[in-house]
Amino acid sequence: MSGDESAPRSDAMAPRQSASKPTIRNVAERAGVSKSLVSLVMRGSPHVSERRRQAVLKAARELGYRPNAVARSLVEGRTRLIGALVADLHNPFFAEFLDGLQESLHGEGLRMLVGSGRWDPLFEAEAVEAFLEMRVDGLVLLSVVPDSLQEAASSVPVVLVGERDVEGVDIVVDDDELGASLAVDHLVAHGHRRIAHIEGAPSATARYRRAGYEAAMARHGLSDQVVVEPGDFTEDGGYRAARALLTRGERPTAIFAPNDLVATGALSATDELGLRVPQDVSIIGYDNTHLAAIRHISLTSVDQPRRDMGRVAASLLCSRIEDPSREVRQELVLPHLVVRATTGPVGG
Amino acid sequence: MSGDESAPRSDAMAPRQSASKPTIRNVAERAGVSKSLVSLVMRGSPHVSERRRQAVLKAARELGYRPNAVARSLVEGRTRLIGALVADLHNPFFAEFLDGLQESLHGEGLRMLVGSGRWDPLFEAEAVEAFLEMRVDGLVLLSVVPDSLQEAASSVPVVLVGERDVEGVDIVVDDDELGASLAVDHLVAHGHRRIAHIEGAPSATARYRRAGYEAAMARHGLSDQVVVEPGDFTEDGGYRAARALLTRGERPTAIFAPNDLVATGALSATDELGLRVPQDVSIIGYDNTHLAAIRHISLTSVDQPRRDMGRVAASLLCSRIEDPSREVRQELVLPHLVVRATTGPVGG
DNA sequence: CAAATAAATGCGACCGTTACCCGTTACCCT
DNA sequence: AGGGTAACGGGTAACGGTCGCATTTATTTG
Repeated sequence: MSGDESAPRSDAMAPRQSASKPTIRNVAERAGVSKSLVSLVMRGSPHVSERRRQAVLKAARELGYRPNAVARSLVEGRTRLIGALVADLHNPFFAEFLDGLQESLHGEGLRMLVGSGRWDPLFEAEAVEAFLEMRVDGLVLLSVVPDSLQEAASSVPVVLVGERDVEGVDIVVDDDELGASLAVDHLVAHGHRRIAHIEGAPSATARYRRAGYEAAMARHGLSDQVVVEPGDFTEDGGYRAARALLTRGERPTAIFAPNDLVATGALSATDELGLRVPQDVSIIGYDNTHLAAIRHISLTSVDQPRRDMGRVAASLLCSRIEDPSREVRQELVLPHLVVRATTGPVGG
Repeated sequence: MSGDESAPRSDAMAPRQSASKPTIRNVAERAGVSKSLVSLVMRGSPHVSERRRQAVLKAARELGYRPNAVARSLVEGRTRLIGALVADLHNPFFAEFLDGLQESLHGEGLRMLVGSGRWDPLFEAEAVEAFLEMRVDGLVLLSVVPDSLQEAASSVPVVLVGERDVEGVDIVVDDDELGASLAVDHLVAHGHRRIAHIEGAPSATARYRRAGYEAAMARHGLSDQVVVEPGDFTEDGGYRAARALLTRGERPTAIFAPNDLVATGALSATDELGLRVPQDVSIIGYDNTHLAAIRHISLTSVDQPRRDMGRVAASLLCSRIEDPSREVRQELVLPHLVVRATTGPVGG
């Protein structure tokens, strides 16, 4: 008990800074320097003497100072934030893509904000608007083409993922035609001829996968065997479509599904009909999500290099940020086939 | 070069506003009003005449004006942003929780930023730090307890999800003991006695689920039948643990897994050992993720009300934001059982 | 040792908003 | 006619930083 506590000297008079967060000014005051110097130290400038740097760092530590990114963004005119909008967070494909994106952005000193459009165009437009108001430095749109796209693209760099045939923005897509072709080639190599395709919900992706399927069939002289069953991207859709395909005359010996979820639906249909996989019917999915990897499913699937796609999207974005006027690019990434237990020689 | 003044002065001197984004001043100028009025209109103040409001809105539209959230946040001292940090985006449980959270936050005029900790404590701490620098108004930590938690909690409201026994922060958890009990009761009702449990990776969640399992077994007078196999939360872990359980003497007739992924791993093990589900062995998961709902898996599982949890987290956060000093709360949400095809009477 | 040069630091104008205050106008109501 | 009120203009002070430039201090040079 020294007399310390009885002497509320300058402390009591000082502006309360314990309640609200300490600012650069508080740090400067405490370290006995100007706020400019604190700013320099915080940004790691080399033009600061070691003595002052330590003093500033010490003061900052003691005060629990944290630079205010809001204020910094305002004066710098940029936020170092990238908005990523996905149709929904549940799709494992999106999650892995976001991982790749985040990783690459991190290397560039950028941070990623994730928004979910929840398959609702209104919600998507609103999310884009919010990102724009936040003054993100760039936007990555995944399986989402909000009506406000053009407007957004005019005020900030935008990269579109998984869509095509959209003008004026950078795009990164999987080569769906090639992917479909890989699937068909694999099945043909196993002696399959009656290979049916379930088509995904109307979208560029579904269109290109179907086109790739048809082209590959034609290349193998199997154009007359082409069967396309309409469907969507859900498990239930896959179940229904597969049921329809397998209960008609001339049952196909193989089914190429537009994604893994649909393929698992098809798997359920074969279960129910008492058909063995792959002996009676081979099934092949697309995306190679974690679903496909589950042993109990063990689905042969076309893998999209999601992480690569994330990386490519990041690099497109960065290059456009530094040169907003460069011509638009469309980057195609290459899929490959992952063979598991749902495909095999025809007849087992 | 004295001819300078002959240059097209007014143009060259005028501030460029076509290049950079229009500000509130430009709008005011164009609408022929003061910037204060524009500010009022933008914030939807009722003290503005309809005529002026329309004029301002029109000018804003023509200019493509978008309020600058950065500047607004700076002066208001808050961002209306909530940071949500999840261990990884792949876990479907997290995705659904985030949906519920986003929905509720949206109703409060708050926006959600998602960050991924990627199971790396360093990355998690960094993400928290970034959120704090961004001056988020609140933080939701999901299956993540960064070392920096205490520091974070002292500078911003924090809600913890899926963890317990952490002091000084609001918490929302599923009643894991009850969930485990539901699973055991269901199995006992089907005549099972030798019910084994695979334990998840060390965590509060795994601990409570195990405790619930043991308590329920005791309640049914089956304490001597308790078998706990160590494991983790992965599919592979489930596969290995189930294999071990099913190849020992005194094979259990039912397995209670700590989550759905582990349950699917167990399913693979039964496949491989030629055991039928549920005739030879019943399997029950936890979380009721979309995995469980897939027909081909059709897993009986304990459902956590994820959306409710998101909602509760949002409400905890909001109430703490408006009263930072209120006492901490721990909200328990109630799980329920979803019966599917992997459980049935013992012996078929 | 003074002068020149370089390095370290302080000063103050911004960035785009909000939130005041005060003065002015126009209109409405007894 | 007078007084109250709602709508608006214009000004100014924040908010917490960054950055160019002026100023001080340290170091080298002739």
